[in-house]
Amino acid sequence: MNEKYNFTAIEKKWQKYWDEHNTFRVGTDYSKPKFYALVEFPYPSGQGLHIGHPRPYTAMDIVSRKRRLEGYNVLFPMGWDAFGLPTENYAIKNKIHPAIVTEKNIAHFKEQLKMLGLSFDWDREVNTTSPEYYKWTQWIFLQMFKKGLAYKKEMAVNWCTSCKVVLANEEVVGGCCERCGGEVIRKVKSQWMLKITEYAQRLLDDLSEVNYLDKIKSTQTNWIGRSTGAEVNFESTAGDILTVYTTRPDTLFGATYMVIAPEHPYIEKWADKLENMDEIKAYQEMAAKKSDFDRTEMNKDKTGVELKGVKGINPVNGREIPIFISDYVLMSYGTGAIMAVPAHDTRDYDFAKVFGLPIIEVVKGGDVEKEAFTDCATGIMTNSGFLDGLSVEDAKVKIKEWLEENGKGTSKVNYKLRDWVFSRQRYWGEPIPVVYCEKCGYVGLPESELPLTLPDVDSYMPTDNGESPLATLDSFINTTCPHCGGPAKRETDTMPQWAGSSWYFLRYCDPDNKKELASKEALDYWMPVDWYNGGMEHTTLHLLYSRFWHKFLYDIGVTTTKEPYMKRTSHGMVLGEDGQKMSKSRGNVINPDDVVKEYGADTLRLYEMFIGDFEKTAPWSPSSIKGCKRFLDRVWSLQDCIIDGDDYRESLTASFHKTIKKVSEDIENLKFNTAIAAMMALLNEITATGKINSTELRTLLILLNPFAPHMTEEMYENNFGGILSQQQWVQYDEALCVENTVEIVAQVNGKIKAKLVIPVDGDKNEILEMALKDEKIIEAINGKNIIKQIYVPNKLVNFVVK
RNA sequence: GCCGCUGUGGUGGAAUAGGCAGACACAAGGGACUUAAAAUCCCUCGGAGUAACAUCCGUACCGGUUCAAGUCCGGUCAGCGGCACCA
Repeated sequence: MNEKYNFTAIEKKWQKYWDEHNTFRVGTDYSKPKFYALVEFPYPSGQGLHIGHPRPYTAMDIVSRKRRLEGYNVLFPMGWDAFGLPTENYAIKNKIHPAIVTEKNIAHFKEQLKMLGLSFDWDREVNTTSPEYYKWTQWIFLQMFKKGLAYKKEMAVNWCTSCKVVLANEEVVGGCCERCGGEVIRKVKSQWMLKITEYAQRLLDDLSEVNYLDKIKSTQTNWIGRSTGAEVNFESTAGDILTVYTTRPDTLFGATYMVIAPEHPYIEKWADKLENMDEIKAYQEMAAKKSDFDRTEMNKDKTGVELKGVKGINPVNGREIPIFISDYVLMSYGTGAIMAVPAHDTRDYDFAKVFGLPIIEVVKGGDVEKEAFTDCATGIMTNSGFLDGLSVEDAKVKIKEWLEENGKGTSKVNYKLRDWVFSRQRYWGEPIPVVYCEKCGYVGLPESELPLTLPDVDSYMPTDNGESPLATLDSFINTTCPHCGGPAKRETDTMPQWAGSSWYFLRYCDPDNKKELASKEALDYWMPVDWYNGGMEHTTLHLLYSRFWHKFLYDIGVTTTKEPYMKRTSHGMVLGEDGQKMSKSRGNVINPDDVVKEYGADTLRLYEMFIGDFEKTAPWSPSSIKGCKRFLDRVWSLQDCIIDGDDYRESLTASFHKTIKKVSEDIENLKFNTAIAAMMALLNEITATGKINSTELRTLLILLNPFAPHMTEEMYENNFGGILSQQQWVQYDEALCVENTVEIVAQVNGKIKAKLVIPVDGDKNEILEMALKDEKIIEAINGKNIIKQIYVPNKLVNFVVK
């Protein structure tokens, strides 16, 4: 009789063993096939590990452990995305250096992760806040600066009144700060920008070369927001050209007025011709005060002011049409000016109704008396001169030809994607390695001066005027220009949290390299990442930003693959028992430490995988986890039932082969829940016989090892000797997956009447004959005519009778 | 408004490429063991119906294709996620 399953002792023993023997240290044998499994590295918050963290980590740990058993050289690393606001806020509140807070948090996180038995190679740990790491983050920035991809721009930015910090567009949610929920207003500041727009088309095109989930590809596509259309030049009565962007050049004959953004430079240019400048100024001021959120909130009530004194001229018919300013036109997209076709655009329609402007139908098919007709698929052109009678698609082609022949416009592609606002007025981030010299302008630091380390400051608090705390430190600011040697001032803004995570997967390949961000040899061998799993919340920005940086590094010859990740999947969140997001205020938080203490890490791992469809959110259930513990207990007690020898009981060969197949395939398809269910079903079959032999036990242990590594190692050692992590994954034989006989259903008119046990792949006619001898079938047919006989091999027979 | 996804027992969820709906668990109820409890083991467990069978109904709703629909097609409703005055 074996001892009771003492998970606490067993887990401690094996974690110590793996640690001491470096079981999961990545080999440098580059002749072996490689597999690079990546999970998103966490932000080491003060709260410690959340119960949601182990879900993706365990999933990729399972894949990694399986790959190792299959003979791959597996890179499965972990690190810390440690710059960020919560740490800084904690530092401000408690007057402790953020680096110390970070160190403490990392130690806690690491301890918790080790407790879960994850097979990370801890020798390759990276930390975005260590100077050895951010040296290379700064280096990449410098290369972008050299290539003109990093530039400074005066612009209206989103300003969180509570955090006192500039936010990227994407950090503003519903007009509020994504982090603190504070009010966001617009403020003009000079910002570092990264020209991601230059990569828009490639970021879109290369999605066809990677294996991302469709929904992830679609969010990327959505965010890039490519549209095709034309720029059309309208002459104005002021004697110049006003260029608009439109996706519907086919409707040009229906353009009855124009609208420009309130910030459009032509207002200044036309100032002496405009008769109602006071009114215009007032509107501009009002629009400037509104945040982007307010502007979009107002979208039902169109407002605007006509520019009196200047008119536009429609290039196709020479008609003079009025020009308005309105905040429904954005300066940041297209040319900041539009031609308005109220009959075929809902926004223009609404505006035209408010201002009583003419609505001319140019596409037949709708009722423009009632609403704008925007369907391009079915309409036929009308009131459009040489376009009349054409389909919308044909008209688009023809008008573009006309515009180009007559010098009135060109085909044009636009993207919703904007350049990336890259500077933050915060302390706890990578310093931007640039100085400002009165003579030379902005000058990048020489690479020999990297890393530019964060200096100590007295206060980490951002200043009220919106400058970083570094701006108060004269010894940091005042320096000399690397170019001319004259006096210069350092940039005091720091990089956003996205920076360090945009290339961390490269550093894992060669984390201690002092000369390069990673050696060519290591990158060539390990990249691209074979499988990257992370949260849905990072499938737009982090994914886009890191793909952008990677493409840039590809362009300058650092990496040799166009895309960083071959495969990207995502996991669902773990919710509280009540189906709500876990939060302290709701009191539904589950602490992984408590779960490990009560049930053990193997049970926690198993339950996190069994909880439901990996890609969907799932509520934590304190009672369901018991089922997983019971399963492990029962596997443990199999050790008491080992009986070797021939013919000791009916063979379970087919069941074992089927289970090997199922588990092997399900792991590859993120279907961990059904893989576990299959093992549970197999266990039920085994325990029903009360016996197991050594070979079967060994197979089961190997199958279960990626899920419950501690217990299976212990059982392997007890019963077979040696280390399970060094064995080989089990193989199945397709031919042995099938039983000799199979039960099929016999239907009459699609209703099940009987069940038959037949030989697998039996002869069709014999089986039909067999079915026709069945009493229930005879009764159901009851002398009627059989019109049709259907036989689906190993599934069913069906008699259609009349 | 646009794009994408989802809707299955009391619960979490299964169901290859149209072929036995509810695998595997949880909860619940009953029983065994126990002085008792915990643990463990056995039985029942979609609804109606029956002493038990039989039989009928059942995968959000309405309709269609098919010998056969949770699965395919058309429409409706509900929920989730993303984007949102992007011309």
